[in-house]
Amino acid sequence: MKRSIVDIPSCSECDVEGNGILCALSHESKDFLSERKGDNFYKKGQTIFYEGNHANGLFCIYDGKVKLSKLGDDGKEQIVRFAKTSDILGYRSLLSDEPYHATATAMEDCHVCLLSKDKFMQLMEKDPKLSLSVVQLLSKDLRGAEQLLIDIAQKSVKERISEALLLLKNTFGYLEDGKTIGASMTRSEIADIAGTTTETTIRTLAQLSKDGLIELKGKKIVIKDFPRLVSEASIYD
Amino acid sequence: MKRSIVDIPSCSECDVEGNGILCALSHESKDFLSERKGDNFYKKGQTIFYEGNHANGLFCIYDGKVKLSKLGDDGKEQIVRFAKTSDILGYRSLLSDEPYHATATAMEDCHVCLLSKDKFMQLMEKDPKLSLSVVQLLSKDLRGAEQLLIDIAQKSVKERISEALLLLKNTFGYLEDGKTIGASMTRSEIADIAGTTTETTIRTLAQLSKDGLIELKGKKIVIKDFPRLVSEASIYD
DNA sequence: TTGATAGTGTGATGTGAATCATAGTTCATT
DNA sequence: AATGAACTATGATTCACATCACACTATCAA
Repeated sequence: MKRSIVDIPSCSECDVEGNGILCALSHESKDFLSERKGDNFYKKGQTIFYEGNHANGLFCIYDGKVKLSKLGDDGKEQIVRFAKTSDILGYRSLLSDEPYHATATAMEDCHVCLLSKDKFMQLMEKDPKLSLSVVQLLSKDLRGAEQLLIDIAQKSVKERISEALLLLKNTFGYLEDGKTIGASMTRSEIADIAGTTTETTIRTLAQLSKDGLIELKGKKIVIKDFPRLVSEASIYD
Repeated sequence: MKRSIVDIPSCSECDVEGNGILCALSHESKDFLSERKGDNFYKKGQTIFYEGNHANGLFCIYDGKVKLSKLGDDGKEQIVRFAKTSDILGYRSLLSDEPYHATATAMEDCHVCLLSKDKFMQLMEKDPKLSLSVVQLLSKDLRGAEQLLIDIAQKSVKERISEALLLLKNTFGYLEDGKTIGASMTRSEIADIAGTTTETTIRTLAQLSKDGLIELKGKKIVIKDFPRLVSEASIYD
């Protein structure tokens, strides 16, 4: 396993493009937070933390894509959220002093900073800007979870898979060509977003491809007809 | 429509049994918050606020039970959460300055206090105890939503309905007899929790009743065999 | 008290998607 | 370049649950 060499700066010098909640902090707050900051490299597929384990730090993604998933009682995986550059992970568990709610897995090679729990908690008290951001972030995540809940409860597999593709596009954007979804996922992972099986996902993607809404280039998925994909997903808001 | 007469005190004198996040505030904070407090009466079935509408105050339930639901694209209702005495409603929308995420409906006659948005927001900045409580509340709600998501995505209807009954019991407790679920819901509402249809809910409840796990007395549901109901719901945590 | 409305209950029928089975293909690692 | 593992693909079969259709019952307002 080759570790790619990247120089990760302190938060106050962090130059990533992204609008995570730490980015908007004052210079002083960033300096305070990044004292004794650690950083880790995770290879694609590696687990950053496991659902149920004790939380002891705050993760901030410097580079890479991460999926957050939970295991159902029968062991089937359900993806609940994604995270990318400048997003933070594990803050919920820190704040409520609970074990991690989900498992975080690197979808591609990742560099992740590890920030001190104590510093973060102190900053939460000192910097009202941060605590408000955290509240709004939680609120946004909750909204997303509730939306996903309704979708899975009420929509057909075809609608859910269309929506999963749109979710991927919204989260990770397009590649340089402006039409290929900027994240590669296996059919099985897409199934774990949409709450269906791998076989059904394969068939449904093939159908969407035959209908000309998307194009499948191996793991790369090209959105050929965005408006029709949106209407296929029955998104009206 | 007869309005039941209840004398609702200011927050600092509020004597409801319950452990909502406002209950733990200091006397001063409560006094501050309840200045120019309003209160409303909602008859069973009435809507307290609608999903999508602008938020302009914080609701705190003095008395009664409330369901929070969202509408799917096809108009089908999905219940996402419940609230009862001392719980607060609408805080998310205040904090992120967004429209209400869900519709709140009185499940029985309710008295609800209406607190000032400005006071609440000011208190959020002044009282770290409150902001931490809010964060933890959001975190708990998010956890609940994610759990419900997995359940609906992966469990059978029978498991989901069993779990819906347990959710009702956990939220509202038992009546005086110690075994009847302390909230009355129509079969259709139970279906809206479990993400299924009314007919299937009726059949499944009849099945659970025949198996001796529950007893149906009209809208009242008696839990006769709690352990087996838990195992039917496949809850292992 | 009555009529209307909302809720409960049951059978018959259809179907979307899971499951099972099997094979080809791509990918990573030595 | 080779070998095993992970992923993609496709057909056949099954089944849980939705849908439709109808009847009965409780509730509530006039």
